[in-house]
Amino acid sequence: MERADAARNRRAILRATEELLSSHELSEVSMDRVAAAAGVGKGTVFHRFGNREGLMRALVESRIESLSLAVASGPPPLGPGAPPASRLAAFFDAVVELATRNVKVMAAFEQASTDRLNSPIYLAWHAHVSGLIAAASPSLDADLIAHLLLGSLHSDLMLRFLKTGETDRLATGLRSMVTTLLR
Amino acid sequence: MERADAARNRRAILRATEELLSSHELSEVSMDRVAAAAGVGKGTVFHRFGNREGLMRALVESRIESLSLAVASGPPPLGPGAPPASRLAAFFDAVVELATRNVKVMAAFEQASTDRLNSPIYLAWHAHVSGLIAAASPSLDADLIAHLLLGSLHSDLMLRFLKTGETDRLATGLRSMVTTLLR
DNA sequence: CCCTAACTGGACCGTCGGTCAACTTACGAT
DNA sequence: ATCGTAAGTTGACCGACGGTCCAGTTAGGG
Repeated sequence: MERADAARNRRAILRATEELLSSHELSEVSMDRVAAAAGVGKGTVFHRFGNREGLMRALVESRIESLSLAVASGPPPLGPGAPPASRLAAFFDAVVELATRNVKVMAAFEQASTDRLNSPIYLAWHAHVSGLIAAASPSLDADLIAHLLLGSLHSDLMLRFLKTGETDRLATGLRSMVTTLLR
Repeated sequence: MERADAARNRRAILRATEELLSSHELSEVSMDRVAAAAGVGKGTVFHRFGNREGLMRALVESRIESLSLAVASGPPPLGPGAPPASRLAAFFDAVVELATRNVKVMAAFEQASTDRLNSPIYLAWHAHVSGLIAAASPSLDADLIAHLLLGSLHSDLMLRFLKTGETDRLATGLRSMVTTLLR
């Protein structure tokens, strides 16, 4: 079990990291600064999260939790029940929306990650997308296409379109790409 | 003008970097090690290439030179003359082939790059792809789709398929994706 | 109340990319 | 041939980074 003070520090660290990421350049958010901003020692941060990647992963996981739930057991078209093609379109809409609202966090995780492609989050998303593609049009190389589509969600592209305020252009473009591929 | 000894060192540094990248993990190829392997002082490396990004960019540029030429003035379908859709397919084939043969170099450049999307190489490729898409099917958002397609070329995906020896699966999948989108 | 396992903090470590001032050298002008 | 100088070279040095470690503190079940 995690002690009460430990849990309190965990929350403080996550909150401080979010705050720093939203108000500073990514390169300025070092582990030292996170610790200082959270009001704890540096050792505590590493004791809780292992390393930079662990901290950023925990942050991302806290941000995508509701999406994971909605996909696994929420109402259609995001959740089970709708036809695969609709679920896929809804999923990409949701991911783009979520990613644009949390670009800095996603970027921080990407940068700190040693192998993105094996992170639990990427694995889950890929399994979901790949499964839906296979169900929608079995003749396609679902596994590969899932990778290619997810490649479009890299944080630098997100940042680009976020800065110019064209995030819905990205969303509709990706959506139409998905539906075209499945037809 | 660049002095003769300076030119010799430039070549030695590029050659040493290639060699280190091909035989070691990316994280093990530091600027110090590059300098040592090239038999020059660390200061010389920075004097020639400015910083890590400059070194890696120079390396990438030397590797893609022939492709750039072939695209600009070589024979169809890569060069001018063929219909846009064919040129696009040929271009992605060529890029995948080139990228798989130089994954480590591409990865090193990506990692060292501050903003990939504004690097001369990405800009050139995007302009080319975007132009061809616009010519092939004017109703599409060519600029955006070019970004999405180029997003598939990230080095981590390349590495994944290279390690399992399935690079042609990647090539054919990307090719069919491109032709489907243009139809 | 007390024992101990869990937690904490920050000095410390090796390494990194990058700088700089003192020194050396190539080479065109004379 | 010689020489002045612009260009090139070098490695000690710098601040910052991610990560470790252990002596000291504390929560909380028995």
